[in-house]
Amino acid sequence: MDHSRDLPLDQVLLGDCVEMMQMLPSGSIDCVFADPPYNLQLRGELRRPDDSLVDGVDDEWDKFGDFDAYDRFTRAWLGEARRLLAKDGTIWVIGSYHNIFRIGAILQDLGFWILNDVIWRKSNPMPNFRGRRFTNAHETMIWAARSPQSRYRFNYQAMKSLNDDIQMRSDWLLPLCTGGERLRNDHGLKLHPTQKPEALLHRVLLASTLPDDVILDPFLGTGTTAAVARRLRRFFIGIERHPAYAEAAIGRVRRERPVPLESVATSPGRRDAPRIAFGSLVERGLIAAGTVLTDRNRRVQAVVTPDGSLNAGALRGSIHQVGAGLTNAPSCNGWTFWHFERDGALVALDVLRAAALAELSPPPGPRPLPG
Amino acid sequence: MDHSRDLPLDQVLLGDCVEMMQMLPSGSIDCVFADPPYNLQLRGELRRPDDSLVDGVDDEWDKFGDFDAYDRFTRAWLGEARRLLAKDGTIWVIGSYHNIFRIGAILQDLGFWILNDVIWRKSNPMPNFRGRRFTNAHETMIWAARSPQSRYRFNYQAMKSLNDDIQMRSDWLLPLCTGGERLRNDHGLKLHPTQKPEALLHRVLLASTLPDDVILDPFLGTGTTAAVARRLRRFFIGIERHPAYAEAAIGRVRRERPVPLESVATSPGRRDAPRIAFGSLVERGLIAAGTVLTDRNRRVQAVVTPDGSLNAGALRGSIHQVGAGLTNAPSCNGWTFWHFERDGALVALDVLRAAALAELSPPPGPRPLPG
DNA sequence: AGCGGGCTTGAATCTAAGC
DNA sequence: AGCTTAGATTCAAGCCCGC
Repeated sequence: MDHSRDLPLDQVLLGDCVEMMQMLPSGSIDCVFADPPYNLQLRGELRRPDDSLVDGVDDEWDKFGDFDAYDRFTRAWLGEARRLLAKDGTIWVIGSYHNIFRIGAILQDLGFWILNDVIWRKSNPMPNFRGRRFTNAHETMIWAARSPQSRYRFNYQAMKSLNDDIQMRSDWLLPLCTGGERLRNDHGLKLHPTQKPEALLHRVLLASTLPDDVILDPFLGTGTTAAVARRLRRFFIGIERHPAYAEAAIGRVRRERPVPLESVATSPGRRDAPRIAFGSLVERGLIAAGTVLTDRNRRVQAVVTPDGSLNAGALRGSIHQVGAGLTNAPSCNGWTFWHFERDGALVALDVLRAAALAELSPPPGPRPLPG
Repeated sequence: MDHSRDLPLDQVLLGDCVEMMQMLPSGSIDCVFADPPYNLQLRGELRRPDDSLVDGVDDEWDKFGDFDAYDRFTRAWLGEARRLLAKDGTIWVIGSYHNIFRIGAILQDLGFWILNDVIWRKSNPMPNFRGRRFTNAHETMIWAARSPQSRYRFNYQAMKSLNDDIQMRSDWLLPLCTGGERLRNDHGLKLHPTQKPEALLHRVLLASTLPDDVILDPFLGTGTTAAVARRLRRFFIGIERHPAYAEAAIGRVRRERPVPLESVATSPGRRDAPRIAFGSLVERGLIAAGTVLTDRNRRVQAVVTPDGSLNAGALRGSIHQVGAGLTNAPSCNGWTFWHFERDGALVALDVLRAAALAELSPPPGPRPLPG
């Protein structure tokens, strides 16, 4: 389904996020990132958290009226977001203890399927000045698929590479947005109270989207999502009701340069590689029929047949089936299980497959930039 | 208000938690710690890459029909818990993304006032075997006061002492409950699928309660809350519906020895607080509160307190300060000065510190991002 | 919708073997 | 005997995908 003609790609829409979302076609968005306002002031205006004011604001919270209004607001925008998401799309929502529990419960009620809650641990949080609580040193992100049936995107290998080749955990240590990255007005004051660090969005988009995916941010603010999306060669659609924020976001995106095309292809997982049939290796002479295969410890063995199946006594079948059968395992990856002898050493079939793959698709050289 | 005559102090009540709570008088509890069923909704078996089977939580007590049934259950027990709490009481609830958002929203709906969400970062979580999500490496605790008007207890200085004299943050790094602390049946299998580490309860109770406070755990399980409460000279009331769990908890509490009376008083809020990480050793059970320390020649001695300071007659302070005070020295390295007896021999604190460091080696920090 | 190819694991504790 | 090391085991898990 290609919606690109109907979509305002790489644009910032000025206005209310629910009204704007209602104008977009269903199923057209691959990923939503949302940093919703967490508090409703008395006049119905939405405010973002400003840590230095939290204590003062808390005391005036009318819990029943405000919770109810906040829930209605949350159901409205999350419902629209779900309509816009493609079948396999995912959503990220960030919040603090003031609002994240209500958001999580409503996500579940609407049929979203939570995949992880991810903790952004701030390396430089604001201290608790009054010494009455623990230092509030984190925010919570919820990552959810549109439904339990969604075959969502997760770039496992890219995340692992980002983390010293160890699985990425659900707690991320990142500094607050400060210094040159922080947008400021003419008086040197921060333009937006809760500007998110680009590193956070970098990791979010790298984990759960592909180049050319369409990412929607219904509360764009000063455009961190848009800037990082453009940098990583994803499309974005931003919605922001505050003209000054929207203007800042537009300028920020305009200054952003996409990274070279060949560098956005993040570490491909083995799942993404084209499938090679073992039989094709026999066919192409990379391994001869009659070759004796063994496991790593030479405990079991089997013989390669001309059609690419294996023979082991009464057992006959694929490299996976025979491996599983001989080890009484429910399943077996024959590519890594079976070995053959070359120059006196045992070599895994996977080595042959890698060679075959390289032959099929040589690594791409640098490609020209469009436009 | 003294309810102690009406209360089943230091007892384990066998039965449904809501029914049991209904029998207790209003306003009689200082602190609730609750580890309710998580409503995990596992969809099938999970195998490791080596085909071994993961032993998940498939117990009947974790089965609920749908979110609505779980919400009704949650409102019932949280409502009773709120009735039992004293005006200034607080509650801790621990959960994962499967249930914690519903619990947080219901806490707010019932009028509780959230003070912090605290992240238990697991130093040794189970990996994500299929590589389809981030490693689920944390659980979330919500700490809330009975109402916005509660003048709740927070032992700021004790928490600071536990954390190298820096404000305690909202993310806590602690290992899972394993090894000798884990209760096992005759076959060596874990007695309870979700036994919490004592270090977690140590920090919770030290942060938010005083000696002689009454702590209620409506889902006692195998009694971690009860054991740590007794050790720290708090009273507990435990409720557990599963007879085998309750029995294990009772035996466990019976084996528990309260620390010496003079050592449970937490650090007074002094400006020159001890500069130590020694407190974390106490918290994690590497050295017990109440342990008598001596110098190498057994000339002086002091007692370990739960927050990691030492008591020696009128002297009280860090391991360094008390060592210096007792020897009339201007300064003293408490790590090498103080010893305790193990297997008849004197062992320096420094030995413990090395062990603790190895155990708590944190995951790698953020690396510079590519591009 | 079922079948089967084939992709997927970190930290800590404990035991047994080796030196 | 005492120390080191390799291997086995375990931990609240809503853990695959395409033909």
